[in-house]
Amino acid sequence: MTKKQSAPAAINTIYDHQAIEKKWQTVWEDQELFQHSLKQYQQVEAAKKLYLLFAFAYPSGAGLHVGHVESKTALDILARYYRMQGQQVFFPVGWDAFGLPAENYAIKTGVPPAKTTKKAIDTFRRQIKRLAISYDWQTELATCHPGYYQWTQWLFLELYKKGLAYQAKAPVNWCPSCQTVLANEQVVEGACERCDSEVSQKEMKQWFFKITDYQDELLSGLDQVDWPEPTKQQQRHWIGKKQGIEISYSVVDTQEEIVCFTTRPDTNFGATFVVLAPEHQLVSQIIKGQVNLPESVKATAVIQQLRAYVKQAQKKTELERQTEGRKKSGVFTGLYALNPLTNKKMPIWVSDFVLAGFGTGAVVGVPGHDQRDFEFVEFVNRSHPQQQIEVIRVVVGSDGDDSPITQIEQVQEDHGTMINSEFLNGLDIHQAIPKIMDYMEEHGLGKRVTIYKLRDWLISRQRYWGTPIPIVYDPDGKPHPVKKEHLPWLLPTDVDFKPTGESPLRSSKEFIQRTEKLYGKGWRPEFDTMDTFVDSSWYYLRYTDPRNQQEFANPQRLKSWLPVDFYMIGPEHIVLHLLYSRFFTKFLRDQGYLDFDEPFLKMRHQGMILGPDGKKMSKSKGNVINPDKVVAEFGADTLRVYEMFMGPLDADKPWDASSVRGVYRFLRRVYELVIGHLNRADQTSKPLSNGQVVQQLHQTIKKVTDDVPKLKFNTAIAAMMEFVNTWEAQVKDGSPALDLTAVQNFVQLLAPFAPFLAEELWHQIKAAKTAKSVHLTDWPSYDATLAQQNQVTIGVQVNGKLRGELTIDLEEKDHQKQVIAQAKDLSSVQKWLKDRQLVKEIYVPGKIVSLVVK
RNA sequence: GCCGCGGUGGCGGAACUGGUAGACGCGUAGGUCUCAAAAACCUAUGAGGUUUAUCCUCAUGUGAGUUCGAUUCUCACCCGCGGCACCA
Repeated sequence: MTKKQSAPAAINTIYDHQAIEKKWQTVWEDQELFQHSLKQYQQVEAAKKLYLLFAFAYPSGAGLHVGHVESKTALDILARYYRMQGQQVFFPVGWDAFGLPAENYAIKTGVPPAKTTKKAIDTFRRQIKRLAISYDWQTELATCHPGYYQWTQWLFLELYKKGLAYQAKAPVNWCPSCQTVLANEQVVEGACERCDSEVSQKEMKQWFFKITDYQDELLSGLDQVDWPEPTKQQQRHWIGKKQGIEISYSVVDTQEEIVCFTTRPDTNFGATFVVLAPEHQLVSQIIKGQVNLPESVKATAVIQQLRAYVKQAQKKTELERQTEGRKKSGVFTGLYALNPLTNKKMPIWVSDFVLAGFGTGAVVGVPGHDQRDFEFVEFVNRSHPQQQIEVIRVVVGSDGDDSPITQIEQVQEDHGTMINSEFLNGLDIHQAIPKIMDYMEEHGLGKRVTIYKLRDWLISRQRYWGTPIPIVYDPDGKPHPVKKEHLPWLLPTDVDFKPTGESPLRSSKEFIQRTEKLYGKGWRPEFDTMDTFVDSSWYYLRYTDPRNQQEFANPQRLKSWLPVDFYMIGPEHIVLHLLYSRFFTKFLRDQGYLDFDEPFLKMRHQGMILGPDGKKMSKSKGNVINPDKVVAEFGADTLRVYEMFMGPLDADKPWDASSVRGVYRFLRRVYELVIGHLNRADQTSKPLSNGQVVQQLHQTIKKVTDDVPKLKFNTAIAAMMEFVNTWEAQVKDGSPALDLTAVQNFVQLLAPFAPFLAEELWHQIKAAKTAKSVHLTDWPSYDATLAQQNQVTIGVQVNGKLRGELTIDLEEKDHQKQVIAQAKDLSSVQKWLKDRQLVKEIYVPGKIVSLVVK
């Protein structure tokens, strides 16, 4: 390009993204462009407030990942778009800063987690600012800061006061490598989620949160929120509400009774045995000799066998259970339960396929209609021929097979008609279920119950880098809450990180001295810390008032901003984080601190960005894309627009380096077009012409305006590209250019996506030092009539196949007869109509003409 | 096994409520510029056919169905991904 002599100031005709982005990052930071939401809380109008939340990141030493860039950019586009639409946007930022990686690093190197975490946060902060994510940095918080975890501890104590934080001895998943207890959800295929070591079982006294108090509301509340349906399904499944019946069976020749839970009492005429979990109370009572066994039972032998089996079952690791799969084992107790329906004696076995934690830990066996029961009977009949268990068919399925059940393929569980079941015969199983339940309740044999799969939340962790549990024990070992004036109950720093199998906090002299000084001699602190999910399940409340030292957040501020209007979160947090956050919200509401039921009104997930090879990015595969490098080469705007252009936000998409260049080309063309426009002499204030570009501009404004709220950023960008193509072609053609307003509108459209470039162009256009930021301007509106095409091209089909097309003026759109006549006149259509009989004519206005011939 | 999501050119992906499949971008080929390369720009680009055209045939995982018309709706199946998993 040649330099224009007439240009008043030197306008750089080359898109220098480095200079532009550096300049505006500094200017914005100096102006504190988006740093006012905390002060504004009193002016927030309910109808206009918009709380946009990004699931805060764990600041890992590796720095920002391109996946972070995707979701942060998406949310930032929403923030900028809605601000330009006049909404009051709350867009906070913080760090999920407690956690294992920093601690593991400390074990390896001795560098304290506080130090590495601070460094990692600094890196993240620098990278995020470089990407122009328009967070309100005054909200910034970190869960490892005493000013934050003081209130995590406060929350614990509130739960403790209400009896919702309690201690219990429980078998827990123990990772021998991390030397800590793991929550069920941190055990993946029998191995530790973090280090992959085999997980074993261990009995320990632990702290729990009683989330089960809210199970019904956690379920029903899902109907109020706008979340992806699959996510809701997963939560429902996790809570696992089931209707069934608890049936009591008396144990023959003893005083004992066994209660079994079942959802399928309809098959009870086919029940032929009972199985207890190894942890069942009756089993331990027998072992301890607390049960008067009938004389027929060889007590010593049975007790010995049971003891051995129970011991072996307890020792089994999750992994062993997995690899054994469905292979059955078990021990006969010598006892029998009476089936009240058939008066048959059912042998009572102990087997580890029955889970102690579900239902009553005892199951009534119907081998004909439950695969597990059938497998168990196969095991018994094979290994204990003298203890044969009968298989009775009580349901006939749709295949009509009513022969004796001898193969597992014949065992069917969920449909059919009752047989061999007296008063249930002939009924469909779905009718039989309520009928037998009524019968059992009337005869005192059982009681309808609802059970849940959801367990209370085990929050104790034998780790260092977490929030200390604010509990102290008196010399008798009785727990007491840490007094309010002693919060924050500081995490000690004089600890040995090396794992010993005990909580690292035990090694802190200061911690013990502090406790004794404040509470008395012989007093000890709780040495465990909290699961980091506790920290991360209430942070969205603290954001509104992150420096408050008197309360976890000011009620007025909470009222102004909450609940969260839009939550962007990775699919990996679907179950736990969301469930826990909802639990805290409901608890705090019940304590009068909050006035809403659900914390996250609308939620969406971002997909994963894969390596160029289509596989998940990982260091070992060497397919990791570093966002810093992309920014250095092409600029943050290109990185942002590229990631938004890759495809639908919630899909997994592979990285493509050449497509990045394609986006860069697009932004450069925009820059050159706008600058070229300004450099041309005739640019001033021509009236808006009715040319094709102007029409397309209005269509583009409409498209972008519609697509952004739907998160369809890829198609919004495609529309802007199309507009630029047309505009450029017109300029090359020498056709009349756009007027300045149109150019401005386009720059505004681009602003949420490429904030640096848009700002630069905006100021070039305005050419005044005092011009305000493009990001503070009003979103452009479009003229609906102008956006409309004045002509439409419609297809003409003969027998369903496209044979021609027809362009008509929009006003003629509804003149059915004329349009069909014109369609028939087309020569390309004529030859298909010739010598054939026209049987049907269809016209869908503005869409298609369809002719049917014979 | 159960629950959920998905399958469209060489690639990422478009397609409103059933109405012209392949927008936009990448890649590729040819060209322009250049001593040359890169970059940039221009043209073409689903596959196949022939009479090279305002042409025809095929084509949205497979097979059927509904319809004037199906990527879109229904049924059956195949494949891939994610989650749960001996939950009674």
